[in-house]
Amino acid sequence: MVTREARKEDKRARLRDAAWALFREKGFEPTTTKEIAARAGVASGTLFLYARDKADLLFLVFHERLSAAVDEGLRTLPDGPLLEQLLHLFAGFFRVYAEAPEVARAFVKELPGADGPNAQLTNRLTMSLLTHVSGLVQRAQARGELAADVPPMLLAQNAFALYFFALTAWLGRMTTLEGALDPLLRSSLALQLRGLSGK
Amino acid sequence: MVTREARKEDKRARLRDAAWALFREKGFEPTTTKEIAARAGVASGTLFLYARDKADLLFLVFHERLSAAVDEGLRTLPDGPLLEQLLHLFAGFFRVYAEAPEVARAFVKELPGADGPNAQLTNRLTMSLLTHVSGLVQRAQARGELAADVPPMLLAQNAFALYFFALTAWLGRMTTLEGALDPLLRSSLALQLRGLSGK
DNA sequence: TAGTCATAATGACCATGGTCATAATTGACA
DNA sequence: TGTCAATTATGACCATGGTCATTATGACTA
Repeated sequence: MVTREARKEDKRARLRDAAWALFREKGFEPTTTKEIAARAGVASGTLFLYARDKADLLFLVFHERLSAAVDEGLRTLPDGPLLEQLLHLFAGFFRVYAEAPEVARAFVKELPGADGPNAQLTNRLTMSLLTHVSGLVQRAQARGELAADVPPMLLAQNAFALYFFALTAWLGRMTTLEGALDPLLRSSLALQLRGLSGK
Repeated sequence: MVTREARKEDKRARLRDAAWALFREKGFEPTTTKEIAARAGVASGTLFLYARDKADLLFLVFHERLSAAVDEGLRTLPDGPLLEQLLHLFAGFFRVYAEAPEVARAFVKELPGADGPNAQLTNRLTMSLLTHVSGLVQRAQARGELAADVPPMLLAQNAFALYFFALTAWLGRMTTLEGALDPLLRSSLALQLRGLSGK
């Protein structure tokens, strides 16, 4: 038996896939909501039962991809200094965005003040990422790499802020993808970590 | 004699003032471009000769107010530690946004990848702010407050990134105005500056 | 002053995002 | 199986942002 919930979930998935395919093919702006609805096999109005507005589709799409990147990043986390672990994680996110920078730009634009239903998912994801990073900080403290009196969550926030700034600089075409990761983000994080060494 | 340039400048100013007044009264979204044009005394299409799109009006409006905040902040800069000087500057920006948080949210949303004609102005303003902050860093180094081998521009960027994150947290309703400035931004900047002390 | 041309202004027009009254579907319960 | 309230879907419709062919303006020259 196919439950209501399952049907809804199926439609949500179809809309997500249709949106992602079209955004990739034609970009965010040029894609119309009616095209997406048609491709997903639903009526034009139905789309708005699954996303509050067009922008909310971006959260639907990126939530899935970014969750995967978090999982993958944590799974393949290297041993070694905190700086390298952070870069490893963030590099994974950059790869997600690099699949479609145009669409990523639209997504990042919507991040400040995001409050649609799907945006909530992304916010929760960010929170959980911060918690994980905070955990990495604590591990670095445990192995004596980092001063024990650094508030882990605060450092996690700062690291995230620097990551977000580098991301914005890249998407704003102020640097290349590689440049954003390597000179920019690496040196930013290094400067933040400088002087926080253990003992 | 009234030159063409003067007429254009006058229209630009009228559009800017009309936009600001209406955005304050009704918010960004609910204000229509035709209302703004009418209030400025121009035809609906004329507006788009002065702003590439509705969002570009935000840059027209905020460029003026943020420039003033930069000037004022630098003019009244306190003596004392770098941390206090940075907070003084950033507090000025928060005050600008606090005049109309709803509109500020729309503005900040448009910042990533801003490329309209008026957006250029704002980008230049950010660059000049970074240069000024970099100057403050150098002065702190000169007075021995900060290690001499810290790259000034890099620290300026990091400080700005932390400011931007705090701003986003406030506009995203994750903290109050005071909370964004005092526990959040202050402790972020303090953590960044920790361990960079001179000598 | 009349003539000419680049620049600026206009507003009818169009495509699209989003709404909402109506219709269809579902499944709990008898 | 039949009933019916609740949930879900539909697409005609509307308001708005943005375009563009047309018109107006004004700075020149002769």
